[in-house]
Amino acid sequence: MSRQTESSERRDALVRAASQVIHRQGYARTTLADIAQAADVALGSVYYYFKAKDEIVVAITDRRLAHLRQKLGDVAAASGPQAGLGALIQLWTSDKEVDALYGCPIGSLCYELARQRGTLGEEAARPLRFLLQWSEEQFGLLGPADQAPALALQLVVALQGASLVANALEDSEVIARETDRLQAWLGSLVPKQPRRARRPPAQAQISGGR
Amino acid sequence: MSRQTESSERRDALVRAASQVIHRQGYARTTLADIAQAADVALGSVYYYFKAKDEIVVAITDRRLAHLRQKLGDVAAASGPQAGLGALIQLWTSDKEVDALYGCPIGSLCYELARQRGTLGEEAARPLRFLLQWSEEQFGLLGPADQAPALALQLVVALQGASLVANALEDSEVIARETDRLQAWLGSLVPKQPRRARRPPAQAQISGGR
DNA sequence: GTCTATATGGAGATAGAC
DNA sequence: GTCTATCTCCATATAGAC
Repeated sequence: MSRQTESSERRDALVRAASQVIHRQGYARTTLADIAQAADVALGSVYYYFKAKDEIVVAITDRRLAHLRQKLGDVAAASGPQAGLGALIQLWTSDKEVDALYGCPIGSLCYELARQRGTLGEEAARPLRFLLQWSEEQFGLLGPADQAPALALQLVVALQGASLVANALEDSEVIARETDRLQAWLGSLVPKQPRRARRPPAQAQISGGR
Repeated sequence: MSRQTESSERRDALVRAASQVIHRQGYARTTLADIAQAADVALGSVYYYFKAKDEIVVAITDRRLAHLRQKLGDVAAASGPQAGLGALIQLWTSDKEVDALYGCPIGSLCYELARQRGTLGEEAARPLRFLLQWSEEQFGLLGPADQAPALALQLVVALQGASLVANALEDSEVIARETDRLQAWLGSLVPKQPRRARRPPAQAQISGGR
């Protein structure tokens, strides 16, 4: 369970709306009125669920973290680390059009809030930290443990960089090319205990929506 | 020459100040009063040089473009494409501490302004487009022309991703590790006409300050 | 050209009825 | 719990003296 202390239909609607609107417009340019309107709620009602604007960020990161944990955890548990990492890359492939328009929802929020004073930056970075840590675990299961941190970093850096460049160039092909390359790279890594069959495990198809 | 139509001491001071303050705080959170103060100029005077806030972004990107063209052009002209690309990577190594604190000045501005309506996003993306285009030219001089776009994309994506992740984690080691890897990768690329000497050309040392 | 003073609008946050 | 109305502050931009 997350740090979310209260839960309700209305609150969930607000968090969903906030997540989407902030992804599209950025945190600074998004007003509470924007969020309230997107969630079909009066402006004043927002303050019943959130003490202040920055508290909504916590709810958004909680939500995103939970989604990532679930989706990636499911694939990895069912099909192993290589398939899990492939599913992570596939997330970017699936979302390439949206990310080319608005950037990676996780990375763009990190970049915008990191320079803010206070703890908002730390908060926004939590999903990114999770991706790094989780990837490191998977690479550790896949090959030599001492190489896992470097491989995980390489992967997450490439995914984040691809989203940023694709967004700047308004070209989803940037993400397509990078994720193709990363899948090939992942497939080329030697598993811990090589089996006879050389073909990599079937790629789990998981839909987007981080 | 850039698109800069007017030039003066005062104007330059304002652009320098704006470039630094916006890098540290982000565009949205930076007020014209912040910029005026950093440049030791009265708030009202800013409007003598710039019609509106977003016009300052054009001046900043002009400035950054000119710097990149000059620095990278010099190295490439003197020592060739491989040294030039090495110098590009070295830029990130040199600025790793600042970038870990505030992100890449180019990439973070792209990410913040891409989602703005209007042409500000396009404007902010110009330095990034230049880096991609210039890298592609260098890779084209270095090896098979058909591989140049992919290699250039890989390089710029990694540099941008490294800055974003380093900033989110507040850890300049992320950039150090990625630039080390990229230098090794660059050195491993086979030159167009292989010489006897296997050692890569000496890395040109160029200081930071994009 | 440079300044101070100020108009204007917008956004976060609150008050209080229902 | 949800709403409307409003307070308050602050940032962009302008006016106009020097």
